[in-house]
Amino acid sequence: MMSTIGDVAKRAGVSRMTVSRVINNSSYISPETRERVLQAIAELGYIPNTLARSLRFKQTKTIALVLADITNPFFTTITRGVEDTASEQGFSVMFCNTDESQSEELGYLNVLLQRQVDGVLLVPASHTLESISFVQDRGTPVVLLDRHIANARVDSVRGDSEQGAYEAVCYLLELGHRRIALVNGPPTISTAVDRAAGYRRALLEAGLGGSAERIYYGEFTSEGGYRTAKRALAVKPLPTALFAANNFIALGAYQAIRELGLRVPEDISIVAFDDLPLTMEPFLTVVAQPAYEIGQRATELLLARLAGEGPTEPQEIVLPTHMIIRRSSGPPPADQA
Amino acid sequence: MMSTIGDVAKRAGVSRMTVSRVINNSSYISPETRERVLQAIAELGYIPNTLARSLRFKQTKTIALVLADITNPFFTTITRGVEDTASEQGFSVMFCNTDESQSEELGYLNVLLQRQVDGVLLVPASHTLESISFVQDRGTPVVLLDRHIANARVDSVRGDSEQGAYEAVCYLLELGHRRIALVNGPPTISTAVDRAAGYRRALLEAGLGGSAERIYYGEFTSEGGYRTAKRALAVKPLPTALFAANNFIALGAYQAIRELGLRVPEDISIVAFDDLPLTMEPFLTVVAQPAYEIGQRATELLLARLAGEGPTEPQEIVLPTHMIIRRSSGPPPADQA
DNA sequence: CTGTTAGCGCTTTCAA
DNA sequence: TTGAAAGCGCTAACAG
Repeated sequence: MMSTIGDVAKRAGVSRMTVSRVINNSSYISPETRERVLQAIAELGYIPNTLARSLRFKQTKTIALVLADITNPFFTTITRGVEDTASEQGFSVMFCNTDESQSEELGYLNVLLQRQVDGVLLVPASHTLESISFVQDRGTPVVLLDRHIANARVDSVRGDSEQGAYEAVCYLLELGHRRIALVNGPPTISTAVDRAAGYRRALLEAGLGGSAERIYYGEFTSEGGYRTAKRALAVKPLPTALFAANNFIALGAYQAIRELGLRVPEDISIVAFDDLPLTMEPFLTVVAQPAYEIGQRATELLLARLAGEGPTEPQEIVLPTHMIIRRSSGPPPADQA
Repeated sequence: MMSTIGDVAKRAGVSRMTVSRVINNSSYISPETRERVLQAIAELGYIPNTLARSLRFKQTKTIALVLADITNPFFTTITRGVEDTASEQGFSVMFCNTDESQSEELGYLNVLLQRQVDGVLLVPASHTLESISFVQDRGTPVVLLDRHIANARVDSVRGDSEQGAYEAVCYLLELGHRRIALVNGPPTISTAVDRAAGYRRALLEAGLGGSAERIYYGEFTSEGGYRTAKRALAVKPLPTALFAANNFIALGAYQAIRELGLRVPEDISIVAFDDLPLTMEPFLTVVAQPAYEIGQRATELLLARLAGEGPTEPQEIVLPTHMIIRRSSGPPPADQA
């Protein structure tokens, strides 16, 4: 089926090297010879085996994208940014879903290194150094996406969670809210930590001390958001606004609110991190991150590393977020303000 | 950095073959020798290079997923089904976005074959045989997803577009609609053709002749849906219902409707193919396809082919759809029934 | 301008 | 139980 360079050489009556040179334009070849080789290639439908090439060059022109769940539109969009950028430069992308499991993550990284990927884009499932070291120790460059890890000497690209959260909470404060609950992800993930920090800063600046803090940690999933919001909504007096630490949490939190018979935004406002695109009547007020650009920039950085370019020091790229105010937020109920 | 089997052999004081045998458990090795080898592997952090292995076995344990746009939640979910199924069986997945361009598609397939992927999952951008033949002629199995191609000897897995469309239109007819416009994708894609066929069958069964047909072809995108819906809405008397041939078209169509100052569903109903998940208040009535399962079944079929299992004849798997009735549809305006 | 040799990392013979 | 030789498909380096 798949013919080799030897088949082409035989058919064209030349050596394999000559065929190689024609394919790669790596040296002058007489027009007639080249013609015969091209002819043979066409007749056989020959396609070079880049595996063999990779074995020599120790370069597979393949990168890996390891993330939590490609089903989350935030990651989907990142993924698209990654693939577009990579393919522009002749790189292919392999992807894996860890579902936030560190052991899944390590398993995948192991397979990916066996496959000799040139570099890894990683949305780390935990704040430990283990996964990163595993890859870096074997000489493969890593760029972290969305999340960063303290003390790791590693490139990273993410949205500004702290500032984004700060702005969202300031917005709610300006609307008159004073009881704002943060329905958060797990404290082991930097985005959750950073968003909590931004939330805290906004409260403090507004003169609301630590006693006003209502932070609930949970999972970055819809089910997690539902459960965590339930906890937040079990405290009296009720919060007048929920700040959901990501889009999936917002989905679950909304459900929890509706089950209590409360209306959004009349009884309670919701603001979330990450957009929820693709809806007919956009409803959720969000802190949108430049997801596509995060994927793009991270890939550019990784490919630059592979090319030996860029500064030696690890880069930390933090992109600005922007708020989109929609109908899920408004002033608190009159009797609560 | 990356140590080789030779490094391990040297460190353990054995031959490379012995190391190979330890790694693959392919023959008896004395306990002491095995122990020393394992020790050396651990000390070096050795990871086998599967590229070299692939070169011999002509098996990369990698499959490719070539689709239109991973950003569409329908494809995202398929993608997730593919990856879960593939990784369960030790396969990795490469993915590529064609944006419905046949030339992009061919370019990607070429790269993928060069990379020696074992099989290809393809959402074909066109109804021609070119792409499929290109891959099959080189001995690489292909499974079509979502779309099928006439006269192609190839496996395929998809949702039942004809029946799904039939049911959606029957539902609208039962509500009392008589002027139903199909805002379709391009006539070169089987899903658009099949959905038109189901639409037609429902109208005919209801005793509405060909004169009742309002089929508008366009693109499977939001912008395309917008433009095509504009055309559908330029015809008087106005349709009382739009049947959008996919979720993105529905998004654009909805915008077109709102721009005319019409309300959904009071003035005009919308029903669409493919769900639009991840919304707080689901609104759109849809014909939902089992996207995850399409990815799963297609991958299972492909991997079975790779294992030399299954019937010789090409399989055509058609999965049932199911309607989800929500708020975007209702009876036609009283004066129009 | 073209061919020969050697080797990338691994494993399948065949020997010892 | 272990090792040596050969080769998967390709190309750099060195002839000629």
